[in-house]
Amino acid sequence: MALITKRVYGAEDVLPKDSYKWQFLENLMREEAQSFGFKEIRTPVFEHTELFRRGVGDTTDVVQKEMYTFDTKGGTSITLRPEGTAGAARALLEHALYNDGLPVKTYYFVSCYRYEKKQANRYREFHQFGLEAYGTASPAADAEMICAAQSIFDRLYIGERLTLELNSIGCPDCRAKYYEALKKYFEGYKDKLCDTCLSRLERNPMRILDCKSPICSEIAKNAPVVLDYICDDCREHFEGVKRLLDSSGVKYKINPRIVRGLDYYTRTVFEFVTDELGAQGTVCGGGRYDGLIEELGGQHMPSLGFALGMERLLALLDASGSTIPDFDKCGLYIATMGDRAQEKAFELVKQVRSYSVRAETDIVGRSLRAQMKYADKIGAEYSMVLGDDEIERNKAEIKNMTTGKKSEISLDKDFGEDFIRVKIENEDNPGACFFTKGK
RNA sequence: GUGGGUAUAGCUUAGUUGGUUAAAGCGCCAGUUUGUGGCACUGGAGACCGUCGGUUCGAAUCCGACUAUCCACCCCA
Repeated sequence: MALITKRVYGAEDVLPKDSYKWQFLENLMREEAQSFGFKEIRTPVFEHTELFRRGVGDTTDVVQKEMYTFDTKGGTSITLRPEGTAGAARALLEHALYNDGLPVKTYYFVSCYRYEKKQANRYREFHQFGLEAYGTASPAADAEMICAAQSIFDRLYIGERLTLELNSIGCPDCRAKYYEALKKYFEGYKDKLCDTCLSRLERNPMRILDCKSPICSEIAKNAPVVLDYICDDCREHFEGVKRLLDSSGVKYKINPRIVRGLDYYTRTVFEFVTDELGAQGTVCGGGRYDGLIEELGGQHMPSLGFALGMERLLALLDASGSTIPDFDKCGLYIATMGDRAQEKAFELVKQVRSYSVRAETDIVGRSLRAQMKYADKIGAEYSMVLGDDEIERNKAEIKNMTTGKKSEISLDKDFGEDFIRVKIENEDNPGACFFTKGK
């Protein structure tokens, strides 16, 4: 296929037939975030490269090999955001949002870019919804964050299909001790570990725990567990998080192997995972990043958040067989015969549209029969035929396309209002407006 | 970056051991006597069989390379 009609590798189009699904999810998430007191923040797709190097971490795969980085004509290095947190944190500092009172609670929808090999449910351009809270060290904030995510999944009836995996990786102090213990342990198996794990041994030994190689994971089974190395404060914090989750009825599974791939995480880390999406089972991931703001040059400001993958969530909803309501349904289609009718139809659809109801009339010049076929094809709830007779009488019949029932309606100034009234009175399938769960 | 699979209309596919104008279903467009959709019927548009090269009298079919795509490793949302 010619290059100009081929999308870039790893990028996806959202087609007209599917866009309502995104809109539905976005609306639901906005409502949910706002009900928890979060406000939207919108930041640029690109940032100075240095922001991600410092924020996400120089040793991470994301920074080392997955960033879309380029120089501007002026010579500054710019990077397309690989995640949403760094930009939000930057904006918090740049605009001193913390002066408006703490905590600062934000949510975002972002497109992210990572130069990776494409795979099922992993793309080079992907979309995240995220929540962030800055300026609170309390375990209550961790619990609230997790509750917010859970709440979104529950509203979509997929709470049961996802497992919340929870861990604490401690503060930098406990982590240093843990790293030592890990290194000591894995050094005993130096001759057996895979090559990547050998390099991890120096850089980031925790990542070995994640290794999928059978040999490494076998060795890792008996490796020291981070939870045995965290300090009293971190332990107490973790207990506090669990206590609040318990009392909120949020189920979780402690998984000491969850380590997260971004350097900024401290203490609480969590993932919502599923086994229904192939190899990319993490739908939502997050945790606490108490050191991030300082790392970016701000004051000490304990913070936390999560990011939720929109493509993966959509894929999971598809897999679960849920139906998302399509609010784009056509309320009224007016079939016309002749120029006078067309003029009148333009006037009438305008009135209906003023009630935010979709109304259409012929713009192709089709025969009456073909117009009716079209009305049927687009799923119009009502149709109306407009010709010289109707215009003479100033009255027409609107037909319910599902039941076939016809009602008379006058074509005067109140047409829009009258139509809405008839539509509501005859509403026989209100269920179509609601999200329905799958299997 | 490393593996493996797959490439035929918009979509899903058929195409027999290489043999004339590449087939079907769905979808799309039009029509089935002048003013009413779904069903049915008729017709139409739409494919240089991923690309380039090779073998052959002859290639969608065999071989090679390239490209695209899917899946997995890795990583993560």
